[in-house]
Amino acid sequence: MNTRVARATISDVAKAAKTGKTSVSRYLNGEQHLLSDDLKARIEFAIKQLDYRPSQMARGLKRGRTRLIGLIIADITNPYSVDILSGIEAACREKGFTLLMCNTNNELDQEQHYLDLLQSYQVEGIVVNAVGMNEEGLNRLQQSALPMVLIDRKIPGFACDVVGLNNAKATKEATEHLIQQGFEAILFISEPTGTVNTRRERLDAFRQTTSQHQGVAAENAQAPLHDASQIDDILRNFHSRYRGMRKAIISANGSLTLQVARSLRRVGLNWGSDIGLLGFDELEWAELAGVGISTLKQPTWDMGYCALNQVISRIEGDKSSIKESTFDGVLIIRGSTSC
Amino acid sequence: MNTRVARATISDVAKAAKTGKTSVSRYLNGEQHLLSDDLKARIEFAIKQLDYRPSQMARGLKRGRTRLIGLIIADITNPYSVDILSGIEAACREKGFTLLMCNTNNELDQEQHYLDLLQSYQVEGIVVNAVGMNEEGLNRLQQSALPMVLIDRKIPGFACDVVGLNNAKATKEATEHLIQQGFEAILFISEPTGTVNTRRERLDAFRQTTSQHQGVAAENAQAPLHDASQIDDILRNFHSRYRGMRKAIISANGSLTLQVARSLRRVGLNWGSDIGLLGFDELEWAELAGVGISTLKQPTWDMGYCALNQVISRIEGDKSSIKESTFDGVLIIRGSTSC
DNA sequence: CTGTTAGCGCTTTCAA
DNA sequence: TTGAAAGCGCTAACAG
Repeated sequence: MNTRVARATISDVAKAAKTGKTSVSRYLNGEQHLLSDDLKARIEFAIKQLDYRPSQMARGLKRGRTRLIGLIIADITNPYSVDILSGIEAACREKGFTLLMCNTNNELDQEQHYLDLLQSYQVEGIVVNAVGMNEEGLNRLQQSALPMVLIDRKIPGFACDVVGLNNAKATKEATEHLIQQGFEAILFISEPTGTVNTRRERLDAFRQTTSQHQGVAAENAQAPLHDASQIDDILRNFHSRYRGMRKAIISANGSLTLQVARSLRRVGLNWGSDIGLLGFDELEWAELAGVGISTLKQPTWDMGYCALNQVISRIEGDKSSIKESTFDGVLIIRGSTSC
Repeated sequence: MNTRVARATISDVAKAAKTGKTSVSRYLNGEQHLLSDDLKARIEFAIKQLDYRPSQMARGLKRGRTRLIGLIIADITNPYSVDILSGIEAACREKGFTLLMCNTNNELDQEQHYLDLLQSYQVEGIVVNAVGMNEEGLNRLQQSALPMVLIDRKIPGFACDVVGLNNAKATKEATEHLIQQGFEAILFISEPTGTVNTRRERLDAFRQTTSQHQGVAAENAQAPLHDASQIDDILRNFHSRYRGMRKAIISANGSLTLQVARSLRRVGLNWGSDIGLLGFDELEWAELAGVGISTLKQPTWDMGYCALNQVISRIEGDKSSIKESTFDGVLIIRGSTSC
């Protein structure tokens, strides 16, 4: 038994099996039909004996195929992202790829940094679930011609596969549910839309849907996620302005819904009785919060799974034109909108 | 301008800068003081010009230093793990390491698979936040002598750095809080303890603490996380058995607290009024669930951060004896235990 | 200060 | 069927 700490290399195996590296390599790469049974057995034994595992580094260097996929994620703390991640992860496992995970913490320069990093590790493809992307980053990326798919976000002028929610349809469904429940004033609240297409699309659909219904007052407000007092103001204001009417809030994403719920608590409004509340993204605690919070659940896992399979199909040479995969959301009605 | 898709290599840069690879390598590795200003400038220009980024694969192969750290995580869906991850991530970024993230989905064979994988990518260290580990895995790991730290879990007979909560102290604090609040019957509920030392330690501390207080009935129960009906039974049973007394539940971890809260809803008990409830691990929604749920918050971020720094210090040659870092929890009192 | 050379562990012609 | 040898992109002696 070998007591060295260093790992066995292919040469060690070859030596132990009394053969050349080539045969070992063949053995490893499924070209076993080319090997005699005897040789095969020797190699197998040597590998087991030495506890040999080929170096992916060397392999990657040689073949250019690292079997690595880069994932850029805006905020690992966000349950939405985590669900996506979970689907990506499953697909990776299935397909024999490994994830290089990068959390940008919502910072643009981190995003850039990680993009570089991923390239330097020669990832074969990239999945991005991030905030935005500056021009320099885009150029580099486009020029690198690395297979890439964007989740939940399109970037204007950047042709690239995308997977996301059918925002128009989902928003319409959510809004109509509220109208049907008899809410007369609806506030759509989101983080500052900026160039984030998801927020824009949802807002637009909200406006369009409400505009088709007489007598429904539609409002919208934007606030940074962590500006509690601004959110308080918005909600208080909305509530007092429509005194005497049935009011509801739509929150554009899960993290925001949490903040909105906290804010409602602070300003002393109860969802369900004082005001309606519906949030995009399912929350594990939605049913436990008071009378429950209605949500629009995205099939996050499937989206992640789909995204990864999409990159892989590109990696494997799929040259078809840009693909946009959209998924339908599911409205989950709870006490906050069924009063 | 070069239109090839292939990335520039160090040779390309050397050629463009009219020099040898060595100088470029020196430039890249901070030995710039050895280079003349002129040469430095030429190299710098060439690098920019070619948008050159060194291949970590080749580097890793050559130096054996991949700057990669493997992370094995039991369940990426668990908010506790995610917080830890977040701290780990921050430390990585600071120290210039990259994470290879592996989610085992609580499956033991996945754990093994990933352990192999990480080695084959020549990670320089491993952080494990996982369920358990079978013997084969342990042996391989021990023999590979790869720096490793375990989070929130000790493995009997496996000498390795550990970071975790001061379970005894935290449990004592939580239990005494309940006693002080006048609860007369306390149920400690956890997932089946098995060999998981964390669960054991908490349960032991619970028993010890309650045994020191006259007139407090201490119970404990174990249920798999996803066996809803069993949890229902346990709670119903506990509640009816101590009819007329003030009762409280301690849940041994955050995921379980969620299930317990759901169960209480189902069986029609309200935390705060009908029964006390306190859970290990802070929950973002704790304050929103009815009167709020008291929690014992772990400094998860710091724990992750600490763990990573510990591996790095080992990577950098720290040969000191096994280190065990324990952190104190913080009791956050909300309505569920202050009735 | 600078460049040449020999590998790191692997795959892949190319010959036997 | 098998193996020797070249070389992926990089670093690290070793010479100038």
